[in-house]
Parts: sequence; C-alpha cells; structure tokens
Amino acid sequence: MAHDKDDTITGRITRALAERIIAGEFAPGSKLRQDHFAEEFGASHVPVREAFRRLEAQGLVVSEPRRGVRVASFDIAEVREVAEMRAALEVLALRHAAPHLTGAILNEAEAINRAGENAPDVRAWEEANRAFHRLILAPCGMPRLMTAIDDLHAASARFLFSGFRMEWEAPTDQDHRAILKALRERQFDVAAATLARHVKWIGTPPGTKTRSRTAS
Amino acid sequence: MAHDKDDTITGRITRALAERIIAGEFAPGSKLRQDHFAEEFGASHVPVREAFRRLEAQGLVVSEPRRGVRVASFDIAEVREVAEMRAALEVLALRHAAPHLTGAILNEAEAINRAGENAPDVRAWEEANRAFHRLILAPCGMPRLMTAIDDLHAASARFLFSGFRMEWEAPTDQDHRAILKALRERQFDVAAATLARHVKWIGTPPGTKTRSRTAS
DNA sequence: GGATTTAAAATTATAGATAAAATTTAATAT
DNA sequence: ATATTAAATTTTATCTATAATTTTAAATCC
Repeated sequence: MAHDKDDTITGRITRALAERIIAGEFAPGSKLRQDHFAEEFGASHVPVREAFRRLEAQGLVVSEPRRGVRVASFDIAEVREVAEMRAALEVLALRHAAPHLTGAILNEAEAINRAGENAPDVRAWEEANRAFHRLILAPCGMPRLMTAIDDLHAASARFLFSGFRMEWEAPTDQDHRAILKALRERQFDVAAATLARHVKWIGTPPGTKTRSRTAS
Repeated sequence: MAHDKDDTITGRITRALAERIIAGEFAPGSKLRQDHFAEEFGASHVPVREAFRRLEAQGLVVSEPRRGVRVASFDIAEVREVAEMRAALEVLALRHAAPHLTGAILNEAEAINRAGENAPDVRAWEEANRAFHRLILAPCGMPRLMTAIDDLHAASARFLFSGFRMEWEAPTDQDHRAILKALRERQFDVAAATLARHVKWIGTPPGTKTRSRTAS
C-alpha cells in the first residue's frame, strides 16, 4: 500500500535537486557539475548522472552531450507554452474526473482552497494550489496524464518562485471557488472553461492581470 | 556544428532500444536486464542504465527500485489515454502553427500523405503518418509541446505495431486530406476538430471504426 | 596591444569491480 | 506431497579508477 518512495540514492538526489531548482536556488543557465553534487550527497557521480537524466526529462535541466547539464532557462514564451499545455491537459483530466467527483472530495478541495487563501507566503500558497488541482483531477484515472500535469506544475512553480511575477496576490483562489461551484452544479463545461482560463492566467503579463477575470 | 544527434553511447542505446520496444520485439512486462544489453552493445552497464532512465521518462519502460526495469505494459485504457492526450496537445499545436503554415508546407504535407497511401506495410505508413503530423505542427514554435507529442506518437506507434488493431487500412489518410483542405481555406476550427477526431480514432475499438468518420 | 595557437586544468563519459537486495532453488519438516 | 525455511545464484545499485573531450589559461606571434 505504501507507494514506492524511491529510496534509492538516485531518487533522493533527483528529488532534492528538483526542489532546489524549482525554488530558484540555481540561476537559469548555470552549470550543474556532477562531481560537486556527488561530493555534496556523499555519493559517486553515477547516481548524480542518472538524476540529471530524470531532471532532463522533466524539463528542469538541459543537457548538451559532452558539455554537461545546465539549469533550464525559461523566457516568457516558454512560461506561456507551459501554461497552455497545462490548460489543455488539465481540461482533459477534469472532463474525465468530473463524473467521479464526490461531495466529500469537493469539500476537501474547498478546505484546501481556504488554506491557500490564508497562506503566509508564495511557497505555502503554491503548495495549496497544487494540492487543489491534484485533488479534483486525480479521479480521472489516467496516470500518464497526471504525471505530465505534475511536471508542468513544477515548471509553473519555478516561474512563480522566480520573482518574475512579483506582486503575488491570491485572487486566483476566486477561480477555484468558481470551479467548485460549477462542479457542484454539474456544469462541467463551465468548470472546464474556468479552469482553462485560470491556468493560462499565470503566463499573462502582470499589467493585464485583471483581463483574464473579466473576459469570458 | 550539427552534432546534436546525441552521438554518445547512451544516446545510441536509447534510440536502439526505443525502436525495438516500439516495434514490439519485447513482450510487454518482460524484464530488460542491463548486463545483457551492455554486452550486446559492447558497452558497460552505466550507459545502459542511463538509457533506461530516458526510456522510463518516455513511458516505454517502468522501473521498480532494486527490481530493474520492465517493458511498459499497455492495455486498451492506456491506449485511449494516450490518444486523448495526443488529441488535446496536437490541437493546441495546430492552433499555434496554423497562422505560420505556408502553401509550400501544405504541398509537402500532401506529398507525404500520398506516400502514406502507397505505403507497402504498416511500418512505412506509420512513418509517413508521423512525418505528416510533425510537418504541420512544428511551426507552432513550442519545443516542449513538440517533444511531448513525439513521445505520445511513439506510444501510439507501439500499439499500432502490436497487432492489436490488425486490419490496417489507410482510411485515416482521408482525414489528412480533410485537414489539409481546411487549412488551405483558413478554417482553423474545422481543421482542429478534424485532427482531434482523427487522433482519437486510434483508440477506438475496431468494430466502430467507421463511426469516427460519420459523426460530426 | 590584440589575436591565435598551444598547453594545462577541469569535467564528462566509460569501464571494471564490489556490495546489497531479490529471486530462484533446494532442503527439511509437517 | 505440500508448505515453509534456508542457502545459492542472479541482478541491481553503487563505487573507484581510467580515458577522452572541452574549457580555461598562458604564451607566442603579428
């Protein structure tokens, strides 16, 4: 029953590095040296290399053959790309999850949403946000889709923590409320449309931040 | 210049194994032993392990810690999942690519489509099919989206070669024609809807194969 | 003084070897 | 004969060491 926590050294290094990259500890484009992390984690370079390959697949680092790996750089175009991919895939997931959403799940989602509104910092808010999305999408029963969405969430979080979008408010939680309301009323099309708009909002420039809430 | 072909041993092993898994050489669920392939490719097991990690990210193998990797098993549910993800992402790509599609590109797509119709076997047809999709989607200028679509194409091809769907006909190339026609007339919504239906068709049971062409 | 070539240092990629874990096989007891 | 336990073998995961490549630095030449 306990899901494999991937207790291997490669797994631990992968998780630790992913978290630090998302948190913005390394500048985009900076080199990641395998020997350095091998020493830091008290391991050899082999598991570090395997961790690099996993991070590469997640899009967190880019690897040039024989030149090592660098932290993936992301410009505004890539942020919007990730947002659009998320919108497309989360809508798909919601369409399949909606029929299986029970009242209990929606209540739990509402509680998570409240926690997000009271979050003291961006970090806590992002965690609540991710939990909210995951909770209402997971019942779709499509594992490959869920991992793809998870990877895109990580990329989004990286942007969120980068300070690119500085004035962090919690207004998107209003979108969450609207989504929950639509789901309770079995208005799946409305819920999907709101979710799409909500997800794409993260890639919009700060100045137009209200547009996405007024436009249909 | 131009040596981003990943000339590393890890890259070669990854491509070779991916091709063989897609071709159905290994039974789904069968174990892949690293020492075996290390010997076969005349390499050590380290690059084999790195290749495994890449294949894992592509969804071609699954890895249980300390138990090795197995060829990913796919049931009909997973095939449909991949088809729906492809539909969602390819529609997104087409929407961004459409404005940049020139007449020359569409002519080339038509030539590829003809080649697909004259393909002697499933293998050649799939290659033409993949080239067709890639050609009209690549101008979207979203690299992350394109690699995601490529991975899903690989999973689809695996199903196609598995003999699950045996009676292979080339009727989907009619869909290709319809897509090209709509693109030439700048009817992007029609093109997107046709593409979505076309991609999802691969996951439908054989008996209902005509449904997707008659339904709107 | 600036640019080009050469040498040195750092880093990646691979190989061979070792330890730990799991699966298989064998043996014993019921 | 079947089930349970224990030994043996196979396989994975990791480490240390070596070879090859790239980057950095210096030195020489124009």
